[in-house]
Amino acid sequence: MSQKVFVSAQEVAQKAGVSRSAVSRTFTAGASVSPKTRQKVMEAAEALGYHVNHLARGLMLNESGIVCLIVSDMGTPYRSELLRALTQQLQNSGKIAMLINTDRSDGSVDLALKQAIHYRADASIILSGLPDKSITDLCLKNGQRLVLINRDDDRKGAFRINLDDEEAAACIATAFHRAGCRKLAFVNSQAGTPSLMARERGFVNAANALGLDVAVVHNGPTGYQSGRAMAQQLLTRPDRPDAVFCATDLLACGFMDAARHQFSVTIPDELCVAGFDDIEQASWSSYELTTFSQPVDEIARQAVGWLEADMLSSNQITSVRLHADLVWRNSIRGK
Amino acid sequence: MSQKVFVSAQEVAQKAGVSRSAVSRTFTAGASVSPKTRQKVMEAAEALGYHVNHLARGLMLNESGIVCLIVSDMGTPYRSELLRALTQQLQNSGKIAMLINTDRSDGSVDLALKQAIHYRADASIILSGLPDKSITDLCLKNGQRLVLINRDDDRKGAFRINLDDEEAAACIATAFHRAGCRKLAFVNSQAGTPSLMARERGFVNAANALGLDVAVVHNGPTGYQSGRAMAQQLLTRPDRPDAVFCATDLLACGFMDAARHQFSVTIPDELCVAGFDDIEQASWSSYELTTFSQPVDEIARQAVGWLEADMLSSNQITSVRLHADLVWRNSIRGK
DNA sequence: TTGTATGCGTTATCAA
DNA sequence: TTGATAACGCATACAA
Repeated sequence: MSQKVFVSAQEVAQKAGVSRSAVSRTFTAGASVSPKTRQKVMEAAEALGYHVNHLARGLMLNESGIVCLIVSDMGTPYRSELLRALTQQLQNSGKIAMLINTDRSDGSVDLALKQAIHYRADASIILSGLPDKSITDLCLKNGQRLVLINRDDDRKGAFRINLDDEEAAACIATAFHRAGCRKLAFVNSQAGTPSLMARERGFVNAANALGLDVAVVHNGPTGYQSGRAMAQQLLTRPDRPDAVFCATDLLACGFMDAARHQFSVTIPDELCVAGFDDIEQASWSSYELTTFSQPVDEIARQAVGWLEADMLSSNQITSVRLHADLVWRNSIRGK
Repeated sequence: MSQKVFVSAQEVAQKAGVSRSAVSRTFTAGASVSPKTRQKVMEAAEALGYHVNHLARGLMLNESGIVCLIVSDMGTPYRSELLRALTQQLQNSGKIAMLINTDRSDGSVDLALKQAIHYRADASIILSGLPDKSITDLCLKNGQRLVLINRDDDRKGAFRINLDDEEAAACIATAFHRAGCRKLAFVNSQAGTPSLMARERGFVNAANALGLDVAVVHNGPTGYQSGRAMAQQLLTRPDRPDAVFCATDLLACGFMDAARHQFSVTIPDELCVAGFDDIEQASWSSYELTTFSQPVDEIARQAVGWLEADMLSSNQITSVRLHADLVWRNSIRGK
């Protein structure tokens, strides 16, 4: 009984006593319809519960209005915030988001992109992982636009949005130095993504330039537990660090919790800590973490802005570099 | 140049030297194709980079494979976790998630459901808000299936997934009582959603049955800051509560932080606290919050399980009630 | 098993 | 401004 029986433009046309082209025109912006027919159509549509079939429209226009969001770890604070900003912006510009969850397994992102092709998405925005070149080429060949966020890879034809990770990281090194810290450490996961590695590079280089050594540790996935584990690793050493830069806030939260509750270290008096992302928890009074804010709304704006832009004029610009603001709180001495 | 030019089944057929129905059959499960033609088709498809157009297929089959996820506050820990579980389950069963972000504005959910109709989604899963009856009726009439999570409304024809909020809340009241607490409080937002109100009701009733009064406060949205604000409200009173049940973990985190850092209250010695949702932060050692876990994976399993079920047999079952497990940590004395 | 023909709900083109 | 007609890419009933 309640099998899918959507009402079609044909039926609306019949009820309104017009041709189905008239119905179509009524629902396409900027088409010429007389006010009288428009009203007749609208009334009939309303009565019948008619809604344009975007699947069929996409078939005709060669433009589905669908944008694929490809992401892993979407339950994570930073990722979910970015997702929120993106879907919001997409909706604002009349597009709709398709969400594809990837895991760390090989080819997971490639599979996701194939789904994007299946549904003839106008574009794909990749927040995690890096697809194989063959598949991105396929996307581009098919006219699907590609946005890479914090992927820092030189995929030809794709639009890349990155942060000034290295510069930001360098800035923290000097802040630690100014606070009188001399035994620095960098806490990173084993993910090895471009942006995480850039932060590591920037921090280590800047510290070295200041004549300071950095103990670098890598452990597990990019999460709270890994941060705890690395605190254990670093704080049981004879030469404890007096300043730690964590590659993300989640790592930093774990590190701080272990430092305080397991090693009774006071922050920032005995230990300075900094993070990256400015997730909500960083501002909670249990952490008051000094960190760098990812401009998620600006990232989203840039991404869908590029999608809206004309292919021809946008051919020029292929990447943008956004600034991560330092959010000074209370996990580093001085200021 | 790189306008959208996807390769069609027609072209594959040509290259493979077969009819285009042969191509179609090759890509539809359970169609009869000889191994020889199948291989010819596959090779041609591979060479040309052919991918079935799900838009067109959806048009034919009257089944798009699209499921709409309608949600607000998706940056929030509990919501993003639920979203993760749902998209994962959907992918596992060969469907794809469309994400629609709603805000608190009136008709926001209705608009989202209209989008779902536009794209001929097979189903919509509503995590936030409650749409107008007229629009849900429209969805159902069109054969679109509807799942309501924690909405506790008796929409005819929709599948409802709820928790035993009241029973859980009651359980906390007795735990407080057993811990020797006598001045109870309930901390809630002003959202007034069914599940939040059920927790309030269950807690107050159970407390009353134990001969205890409950100070109930409502403040702002369901977030960290509101929790802080209500701590200020309750802890400046002359008759401070010695036990607080917060309607969600986010509220609880805010409450605990303010209690500790602003009022120097020790938890659980001077004040017992409980929450609801078991977000990741609840397990962090800054909180060690005793709370109820939302079985997000089970919720997701139930939701897409119902979507996969046969219309006829599933007609019977219209709702399911899941149990929220108590996760005992360290914010309530004793045990 | 294979190919032919038809229809799904649109929009664009064109003639009126 | 309007209506008829031709695509769009696909799946299927039917005949071979």
